[in-house]
Amino acid sequence: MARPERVLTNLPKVRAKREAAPFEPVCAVFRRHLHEQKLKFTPERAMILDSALRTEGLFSADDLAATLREAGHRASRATVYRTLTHLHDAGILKQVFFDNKQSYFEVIVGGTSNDYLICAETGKVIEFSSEKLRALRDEICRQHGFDPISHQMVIYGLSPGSTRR
Amino acid sequence: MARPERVLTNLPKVRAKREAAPFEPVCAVFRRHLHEQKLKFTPERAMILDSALRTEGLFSADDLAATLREAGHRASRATVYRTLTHLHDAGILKQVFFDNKQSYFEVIVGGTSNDYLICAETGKVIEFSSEKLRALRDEICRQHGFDPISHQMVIYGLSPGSTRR
DNA sequence: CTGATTGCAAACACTTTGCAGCAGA
DNA sequence: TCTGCTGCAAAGTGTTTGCAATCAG
Repeated sequence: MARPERVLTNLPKVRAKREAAPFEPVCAVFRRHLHEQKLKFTPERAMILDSALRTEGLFSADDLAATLREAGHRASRATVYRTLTHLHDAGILKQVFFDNKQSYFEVIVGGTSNDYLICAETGKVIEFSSEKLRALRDEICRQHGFDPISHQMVIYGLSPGSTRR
Repeated sequence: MARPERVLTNLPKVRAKREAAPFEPVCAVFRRHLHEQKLKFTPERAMILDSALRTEGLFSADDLAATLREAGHRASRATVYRTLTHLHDAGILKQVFFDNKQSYFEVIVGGTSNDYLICAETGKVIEFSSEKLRALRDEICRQHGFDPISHQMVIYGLSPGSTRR
């Protein structure tokens, strides 16, 4: 049996390609959410949203903080964490749990997000999006009287190139 | 959008019913694994395996340590963690990540394990097992040339009884 | 015998939180 | 002006690790 949590240390470095989400419309959603919650729209929050939208695939809070720092902006780790929570509440980000080290985030585009295949040997992550999976998810929810909000599916396995096969 | 990680604090207290797995055959599997890895079978490891097999549904490392303590046995947290890792390696346990607080474990019975529905409001966890989901997982793996080992599917949603619906 | 195991406590890493000064609306 | 926000540093928490004594094979 593989130990996924062991090889996932390099996870944040491996990202699938994705079209960058446009800033303006998403920002409008964010501002509306903030307004409804009596929260404020600040430069830091704008920067963090912008950085998240520019990121392809998964990223951790620290990844985002580092990216901002490299771009010459400043935003404390605390602010990053607080803002990511608000972006999640606003339905702009999905939070994913792969290991017990940290959590990852992903921008939700067009109401849908990805699922993942992780190579137990190399830690390589492949994103995939399956309409069938979403349909099955809804069917399962219906059977249990659940009203689905989101889901996370992670498949651990050996990739074509791994030597253990 | 719900914040699943916030309401999952009561997760380990909510468990689905499951038949207790028999100790002997699983223990044999464990001993074989240990032998292959030049590791030793100790009383602590036997106790931990026994406790895991008696647990219905999900449990955390701390749950298990507490159960052992209540039963008058002693096993340090370190030993529990180290043993759970070996049980995972042996394919006896599946590790599940729901939140960024801690990880959970579940005994794999007959080669299959459960997936979860979590109520975003109450944190209530419902286990389910879907043959269709396993078939779809295998199909997705085939498409990507992957050789599946295990997976974890967690659906967040609102349960029939929740007030937010 | 010899190398793996155990318990303890310290170390770790990610995340959260308290607080004083700052700043959107 | 009135709240909420920010950065900092401290606190929190689940998990891992170093080490000396102990034990399984």
